[in-house]
Amino acid sequence: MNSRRTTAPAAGKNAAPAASPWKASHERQRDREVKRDAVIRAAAREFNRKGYHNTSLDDIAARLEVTKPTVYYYVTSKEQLLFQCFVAGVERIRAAFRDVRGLELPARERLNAVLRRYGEAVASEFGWCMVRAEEQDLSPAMSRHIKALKSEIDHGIRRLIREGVQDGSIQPCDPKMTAFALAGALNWIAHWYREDQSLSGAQIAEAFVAVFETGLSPRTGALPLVAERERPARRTRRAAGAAPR
Amino acid sequence: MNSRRTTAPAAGKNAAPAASPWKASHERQRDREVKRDAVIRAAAREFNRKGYHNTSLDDIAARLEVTKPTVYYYVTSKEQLLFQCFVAGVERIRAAFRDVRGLELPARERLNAVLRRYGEAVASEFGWCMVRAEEQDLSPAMSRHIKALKSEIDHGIRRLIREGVQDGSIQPCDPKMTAFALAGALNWIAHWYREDQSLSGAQIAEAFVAVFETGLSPRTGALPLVAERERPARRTRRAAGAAPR
DNA sequence: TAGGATTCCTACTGGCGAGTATGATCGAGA
DNA sequence: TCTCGATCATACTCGCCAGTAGGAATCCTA
Repeated sequence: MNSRRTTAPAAGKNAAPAASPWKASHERQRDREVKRDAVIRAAAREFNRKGYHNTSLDDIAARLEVTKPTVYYYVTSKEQLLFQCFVAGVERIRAAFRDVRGLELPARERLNAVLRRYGEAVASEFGWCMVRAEEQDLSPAMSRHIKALKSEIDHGIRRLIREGVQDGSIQPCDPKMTAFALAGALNWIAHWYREDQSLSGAQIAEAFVAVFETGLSPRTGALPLVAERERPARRTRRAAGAAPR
Repeated sequence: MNSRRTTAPAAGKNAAPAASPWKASHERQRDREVKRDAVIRAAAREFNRKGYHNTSLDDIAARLEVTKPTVYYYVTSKEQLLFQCFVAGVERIRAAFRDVRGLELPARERLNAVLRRYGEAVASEFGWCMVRAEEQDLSPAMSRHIKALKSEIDHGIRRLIREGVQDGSIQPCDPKMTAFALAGALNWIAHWYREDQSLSGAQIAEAFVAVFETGLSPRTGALPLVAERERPARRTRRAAGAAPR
């Protein structure tokens, strides 16, 4: 079946001779990281499909067409695998915070930008692992680490809300509860997105931000652009782009 | 340790002779149901603490100070236990829908009443099981059943949103996405409520409904009553008709 | 007090799956 | 050609846990 990797040997990438005896070592290193990433992504997909506890490392290995010890060659344990998936997802959100930091915009717009990226991250292949990495399934050390990362994000959202209330771009509200509501709605995307991929992650995030912004009770002020008085104009139920996997 | 139940023998409970031979049988029946409920509640608490997969039936039995076969005397399997916990939680939400049905109120108020009850249910001891009962962990039959119940609730929310848009009490919006956002925010309560019980379930639900109603962007219209710059001011108005369980 | 039903326990089975011991294979350098 | 490190497979161990077999105690009815 799998007769070793049939990598095209020495693809033309090194124009320079690169006489360094470490070169091969370097390429090996890179190769290893590529494979390690593949392991983590495969794990994320399997966890996403069947859940952490219902996925065995044999499953993940089979998905990669290797055997279990091979997987253990790249990671030390199953829980580390879950942890890495979590980190991969959460890192995108942290990046979103970094990107808006220092931007000269009202806090609400910065918050919206973060929420959009947040929603996209949750709808990504790592979303499930990100929102479902349970402290109960992990060692105390990793559990603490995950909690810290989650808390960082939570407080980042709260801070943006507070700033928005101060600069007047956000309705006065309780930052803590509001942050919980926003994050909860976005996190939950991971639960239904697998079954209903009629929208892209970005589209969902956009729709959610619109809901958050407007609220349920009718706006009395003039809202010329959002105000389709009709029903939502059955916009392309079952929109395109849903890669049917 | 536990030398059988030391029931005071023949406590004076039957003043009337109650000659019916079925009486004892009835009491047995009731007794059994009480115990079965206790098993389900104990399971819910354990699942809540440690997760479904990290909880063994020995754990649940120990919590009840009995042994595993005793638990199996009241339920047929672990997954049935999870299923029952799910049903117990979701039943409260269905009751909320029944209670507001036919009420002469704007749809937004009916929706708010449902959302409040929804939030309380998620913050209850069954909340965790309700939102985390994974199809992946259950047999196809139970999985279908759970999906149907979830779908019923989802469509109930969508319907109220549509009605609200029609009667003008709710801002025009996409019912599907809005319902996802609302349900997601409320479902997520189960994830953080265990660690932060500084508010009651009702208070949380109230705060969330306030967030949903108002939205993030500042209201331009005159809103003299909500504009308290401080926190959302615990108004426990407890919508009408809500039979408090 | 027998006899049946109910309730619960002790002591097991069987399987699944995380993790490992051991060694085969391959590429590269000496 | 020999060695050495990197990579990966075969074939295990070992513990946990869902579920069960069989029986004992207790209560109800007759």
